[in-house]
Amino acid sequence: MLKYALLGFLNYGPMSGYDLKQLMDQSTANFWHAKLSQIYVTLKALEAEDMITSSAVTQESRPDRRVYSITAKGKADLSKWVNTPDLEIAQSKEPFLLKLFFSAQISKENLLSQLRIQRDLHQKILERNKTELAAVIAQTTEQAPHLKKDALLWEATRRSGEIIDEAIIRWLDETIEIINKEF
Amino acid sequence: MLKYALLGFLNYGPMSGYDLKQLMDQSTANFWHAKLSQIYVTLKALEAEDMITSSAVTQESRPDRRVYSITAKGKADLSKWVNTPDLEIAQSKEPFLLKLFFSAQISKENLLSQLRIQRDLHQKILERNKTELAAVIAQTTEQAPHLKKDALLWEATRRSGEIIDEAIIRWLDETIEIINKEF
DNA sequence: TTATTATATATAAATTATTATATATAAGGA
DNA sequence: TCCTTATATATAATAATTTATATATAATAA
Repeated sequence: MLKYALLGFLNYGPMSGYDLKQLMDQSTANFWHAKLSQIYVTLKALEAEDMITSSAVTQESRPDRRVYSITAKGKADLSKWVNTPDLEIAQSKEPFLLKLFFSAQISKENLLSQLRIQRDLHQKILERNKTELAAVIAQTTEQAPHLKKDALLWEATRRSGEIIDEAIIRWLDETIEIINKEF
Repeated sequence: MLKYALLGFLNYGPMSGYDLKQLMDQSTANFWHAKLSQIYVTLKALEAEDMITSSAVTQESRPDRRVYSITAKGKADLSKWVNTPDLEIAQSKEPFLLKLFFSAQISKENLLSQLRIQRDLHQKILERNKTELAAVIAQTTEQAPHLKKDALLWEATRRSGEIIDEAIIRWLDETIEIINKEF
């Protein structure tokens, strides 16, 4: 699925592997992410499949860049992917819930401490979502009015993160209360 | 992290690779899962590390089973893991949100259709959570009163799924409305 | 001044995960 | 009766991901 993420971003305009990583980290990190090494490998594979092309760009005081552009074939593949509904929810992994599941043996104090740590971490994610991410979307909307529809969907994904993190925090508050009473 | 999932389950009692897969599918699938092939490979590695032991059990009318048991070393490792807080939220991947992010180019009809499909899928997951999973936890609690604390935590993880799926459905409803109005 | 981070590329090795394949008996459904 | 699923084990091949490593210049912070 990383190929579609890269095609999706390259559909906005040409950019380097390094650019793609930065952009991914600023926009989709909460629901899609990749390491640089994987990005470079996937870009190579996409080029081999003629989904993208690339050219080296000399830079004066920085290392040279390789800038990638999507091809018509790439656009077609991307279009096919976004038009095709997913008919199953992909299973995800939540390390904290797994740990919680097996935590009957730890002390009440430690358990409460870990729940509070999780709450703080989610609170921070929620703050960043509401400030930094919202600002990025607003700023991009301002600078690129032709991406109004895109911005609507970007905002929808940001909002998803907001609603889910708020739900997680509510759940953590509820769980802390139950553990305090009954554990 | 699969090793800890397996150690966690084996801490409840001896079981086979096949048993572990069944139990994982019935209890933690919403936040932790693994394929049989990975389970067998990881059991082998755990045995090599003396975290578990195993013995073959002949069966009359079924293939023989290999039953695994946790060792004292395995219990110590598990204990260390559950007692150690996670200080970062692991990044997850949500294929649907990635697709939504890049869906400005599809038709309003298709987009609404995909949002409704997602809603239906989450509704089904929520129903199963509230019925089948809740029943499994209730039944296990009945049969094993000594696992009362465990059941409290299992119920907390189930509740987490409930709260998050309800939040996702709310978000989908909100997003369908916004797309209807503004897309 | 030195260490760290940013800007850049990229591969290799290791780890985790999935799919495919293999073997084998029993039970259930069409 | 035959096909599929359940019950069982397990490995091989492939794919995805992470960590490590390498090279190199510029900017920033201590």
